[in-house]
Amino acid sequence: MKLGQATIKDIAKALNVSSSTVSRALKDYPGISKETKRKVKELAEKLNYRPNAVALSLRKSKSFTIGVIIPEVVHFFFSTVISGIEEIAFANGYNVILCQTNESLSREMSSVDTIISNQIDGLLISYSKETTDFSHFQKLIDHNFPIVFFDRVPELPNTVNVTVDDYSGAKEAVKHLIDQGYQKIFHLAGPKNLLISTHRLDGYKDALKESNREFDPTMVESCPIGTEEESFGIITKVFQESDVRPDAVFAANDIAAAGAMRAVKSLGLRVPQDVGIVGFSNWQFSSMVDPPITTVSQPGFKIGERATQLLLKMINKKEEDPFEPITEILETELLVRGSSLKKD
Amino acid sequence: MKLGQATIKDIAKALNVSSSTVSRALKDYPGISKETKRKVKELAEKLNYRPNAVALSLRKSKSFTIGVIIPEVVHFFFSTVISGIEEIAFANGYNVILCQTNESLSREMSSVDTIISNQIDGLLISYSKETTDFSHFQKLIDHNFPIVFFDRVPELPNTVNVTVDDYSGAKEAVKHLIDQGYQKIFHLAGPKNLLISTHRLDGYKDALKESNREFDPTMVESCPIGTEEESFGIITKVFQESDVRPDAVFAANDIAAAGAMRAVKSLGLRVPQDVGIVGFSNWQFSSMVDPPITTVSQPGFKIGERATQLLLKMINKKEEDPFEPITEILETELLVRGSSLKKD
DNA sequence: TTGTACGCGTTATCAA
DNA sequence: TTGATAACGCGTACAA
Repeated sequence: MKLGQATIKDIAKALNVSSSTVSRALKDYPGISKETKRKVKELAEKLNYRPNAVALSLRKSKSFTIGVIIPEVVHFFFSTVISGIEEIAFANGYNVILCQTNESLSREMSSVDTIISNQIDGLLISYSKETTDFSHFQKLIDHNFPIVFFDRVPELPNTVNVTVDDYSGAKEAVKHLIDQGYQKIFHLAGPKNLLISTHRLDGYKDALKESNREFDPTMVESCPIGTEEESFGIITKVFQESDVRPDAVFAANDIAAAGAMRAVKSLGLRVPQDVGIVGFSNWQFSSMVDPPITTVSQPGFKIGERATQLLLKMINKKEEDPFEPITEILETELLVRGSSLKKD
Repeated sequence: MKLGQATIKDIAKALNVSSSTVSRALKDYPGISKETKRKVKELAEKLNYRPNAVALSLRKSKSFTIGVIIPEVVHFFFSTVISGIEEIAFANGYNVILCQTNESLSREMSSVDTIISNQIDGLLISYSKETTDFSHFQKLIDHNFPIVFFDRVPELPNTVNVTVDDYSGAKEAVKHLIDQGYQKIFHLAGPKNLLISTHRLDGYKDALKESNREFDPTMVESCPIGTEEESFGIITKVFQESDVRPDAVFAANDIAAAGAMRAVKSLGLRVPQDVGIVGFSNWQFSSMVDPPITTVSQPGFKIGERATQLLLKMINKKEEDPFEPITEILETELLVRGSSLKKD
């Protein structure tokens, strides 16, 4: 059942030296005879010796492990972020412990708890849709525990955050719809407690304003659940009941955009001639549907990389170094595709 | 920088008792006075005491952590498996350390190494496309270290595996194409060293045989890379150059199917009227493209769950219990969609 | 009912 | 150049 892994003691015993000598020999400490060093290394090699990381953690109070807490793994954007995290962690000799919360606050709290008692060196987190109270993070922050928020970032002082410029991305997307000649643009918004939803909504509003259009509150509806069916339902209803039917939809994510497209098509309208559609996130499917969906791509991999780099920097900084809260905002990119090209 | 986590010692000192008393009080050992127990628990609560998992690991040689090594995180099927793994692990109080190999053998080997020195209790693995030599796993197997292979499973004795019935899934898919009246079915196969590729190919062959059709070796081509572009290229070439143009494509995965569909369309052929297409895996996008792609769905979540259940069983079995190698094969399901419906 | 001592594997410190 | 010892945090056999 157990791996008969050799320890320093085994080597010491076999060579009739003390374990401290073995330890030093293995780490090329000065003041060890060539001969001893050779013998130790030889035997270590032969026994396939690997230092016990758990003992090291205990000794050094450092585990070379970081925790990642994420709402969902089965999500194109988040899995991309994880990939970026894993790359940087691996390159720096760190392990990654992964927890998914399934958007549940209680699970998020319990994950923080267990992960912390596992002595991780730092934490990367994108909090759940349910999270409105941040005291379980505040404790950590107060203790100067290294923690980086990504994508969904809180409005807390003294935090390190990595996110994308949701505001500009949304604004650019809506301006593009306006440029294409769409008149009445409906916005399928995200959950209200997420800052990213607010930012995208703000971008939508300001794009309208800068084109001298009225903001019409009936042209915005929130999608708290986030399924394709939800947005299908909303859009179907809106398009049937509105006095003035919208001729474009800007959705806060691609799933919602896909639902909107299906709804519009099922009402016998054509995309993009009758209705223009733009999504957010560049999910994999969005380029493969017909017509392909114009979307605002977020650099998920880069977010993961950058967040991890910042976290490692926090972990490895000297105790006395000043702590610098920062919010890094990465650029989005509007990928114009068929679903919004009214003009040719 | 560090979390000022309270330890048993802190509590002991504050209460003027020995740490063993505290330890026992916290764990409701018999033979502790009610009064002491109360005081200890009270203070532990107040100090937000959490046992140090690292110290526990060292003490017990058990970490309540399992390792997961996977080719890629950004992959619908694998991320679904991870999700299933995470659920079962979480429910049983286990942590998950995640490593992705990016389909690289050397990275796979180094991941096994670091993860093992982290004293994980068991390992879940789907090996890389490059892996043809299994000695880095054989070592573990020989030591009776708990390890479960999933999806991509090796032909090794004494292993525990969870996979899907690729053979039957493929056979059913090809039979469906035959039923729909397609005559010449091309097979885009997966990498040759993966058993799943072989099984799917066998299913393809046997479906033909059972319908009394000749197997034509020129009607099979392998996609070692696995990108949409690769299959686009292959199918374009095949459809232009074949003496008798195929009228259906069975692809070993949905990405390849999508590439095939794009290729076929760009040649001016219609799907499904002129060419039928079936994929494998039920990636998220496959239901959202036009026409939606018929595909063989694999129960990714279930695979993750089942593999983890088996692993935990291995981990927690008594030393003397017999070890039972097993290969669990989960059923696939053919999801018939527009891309293969010639008949109405 | 409670305390002492030891060990899990490693390394830092001090002594030889 | 090497060895003995203590410590990281915890659990437990043994002693009191």
